[in-house]
Amino acid sequence: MTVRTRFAPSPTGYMHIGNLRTALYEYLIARGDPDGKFILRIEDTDQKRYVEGATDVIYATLKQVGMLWDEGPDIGGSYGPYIQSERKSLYAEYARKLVELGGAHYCFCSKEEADEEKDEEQNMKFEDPCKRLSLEEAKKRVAAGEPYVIRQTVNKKGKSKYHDEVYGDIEIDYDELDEGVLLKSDGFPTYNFANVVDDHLMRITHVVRGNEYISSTPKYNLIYETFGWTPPRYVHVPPVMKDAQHKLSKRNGDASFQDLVAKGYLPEAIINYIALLGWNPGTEEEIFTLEELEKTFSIERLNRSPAIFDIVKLTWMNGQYIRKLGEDEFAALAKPYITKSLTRKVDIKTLCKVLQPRIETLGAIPEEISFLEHVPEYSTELYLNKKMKTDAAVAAQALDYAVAALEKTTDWNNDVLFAALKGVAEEKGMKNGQIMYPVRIALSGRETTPGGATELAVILGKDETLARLNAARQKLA
RNA sequence: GGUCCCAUCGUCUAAAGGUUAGGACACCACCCUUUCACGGUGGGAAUAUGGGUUCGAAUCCCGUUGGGAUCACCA
Repeated sequence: MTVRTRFAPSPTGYMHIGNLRTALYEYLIARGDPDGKFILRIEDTDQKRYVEGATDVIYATLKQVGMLWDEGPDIGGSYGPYIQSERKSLYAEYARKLVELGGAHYCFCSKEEADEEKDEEQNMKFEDPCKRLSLEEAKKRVAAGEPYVIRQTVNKKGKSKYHDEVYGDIEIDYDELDEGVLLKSDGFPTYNFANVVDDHLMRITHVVRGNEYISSTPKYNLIYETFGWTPPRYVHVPPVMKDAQHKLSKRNGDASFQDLVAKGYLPEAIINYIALLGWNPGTEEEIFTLEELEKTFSIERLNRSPAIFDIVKLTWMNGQYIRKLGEDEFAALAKPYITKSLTRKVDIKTLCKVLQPRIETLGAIPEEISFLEHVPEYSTELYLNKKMKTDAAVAAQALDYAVAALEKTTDWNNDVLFAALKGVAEEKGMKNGQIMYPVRIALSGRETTPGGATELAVILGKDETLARLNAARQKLA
């Protein structure tokens, strides 16, 4: 049987990290089968939560990370429509069928009545009086136009058992199952019903979802059973956490996929990182492209315990991806961040060369290069450095020598400049650092900089370099 | 509260009865070096707890503790 998985988000806003990871696992399971299909289905049965444009975010995100789907609302497929609101009549039809089969019943209680009944005692389940209505009676009231919902009927006793691919065998007492609403009074199905009908109709073989569904899965199995359908394989995955107590969530203001991208994280790095949040390859490798994940992924190596999202490790991994980028690729990605904070014309190529090995996110670039625009206010104490054996006096000397040497230099590139300054040090009997260090401070006003003295000089160009050197010399006078 | 799930360094994890409990991030030190990084080398750091079973337990069983989930006309 060919593997068919589905990613079924509800269009309620942004793409969350946990969601994206679920999508990734669904995608990888499908790609593990040469004929496997990854299906995108939009679960918009709750009109109250519908957010305009949210489906576009879903499409854009999946495309951005390279998780292309084989069937979906935009590209169609043999099992459409792939948007639940367009399948509305289908659910009503199946719900009525389920009633006939005894797996559900009409209920005329208002939401308030049901709530009241339940809250009387903490531990009391909702005992639906409508369950005792005869089908004829119920149909009569429906025909009379009385508002109703269709509720699941759970008559079975004993234990419900099923196998989960991650958690193993799960046993839950039928008494624990609540008789939830399957079809709402507005005619839309709830998730509890729509997911079963759609997964069956769309021939889904593997369902990946959060482990909060573990205890409601028996309800779905009951529906499959009543219809005489075969349930899919269940792959419940543990949540992605913000800390030991809280899930990562939009409500907490936790970063979404697009937030991370906006901060300069690369989609490839994000995917790589979240794949490892709850799954491991069994080897000590941890850098994987999507294609490599497609080859390596296996359900068996999925984890059962929650994983805390660690932005620090993601940041490291992002740095690894940035370093792997080709020169031009990096320049293309970095350029917007450079020009955003810089009006001065600089040598972009050299700048990128010093930037690429030391930044971990593209978003760090503006701060990293802010001194290129203006030398910040700084204390002459900066010239004091024990290891370099420099202080303000040495620096004053060094800057004089450096200006003299650099003024004569016409071929403005790193090798030439480095040789020139090194030559000065030798000639004057000074250590390299005694020249380089003061020059670097004079050019940047900062203790640490991307690139050394001569690299900064190349980036700034001859005029600006000499101007800054002279200004610093003034400051030291 | 009932039910279900989970529990190895601070974090992500490996070890599917026999390992000096391994790796990665982070941290520290050293090396490299025109600063800082990158890179390299090394270091400290964990089996929640109490009982079993077994020649032998991180691993199997039971209890305890801690955490999470669920009990919506949300998904």
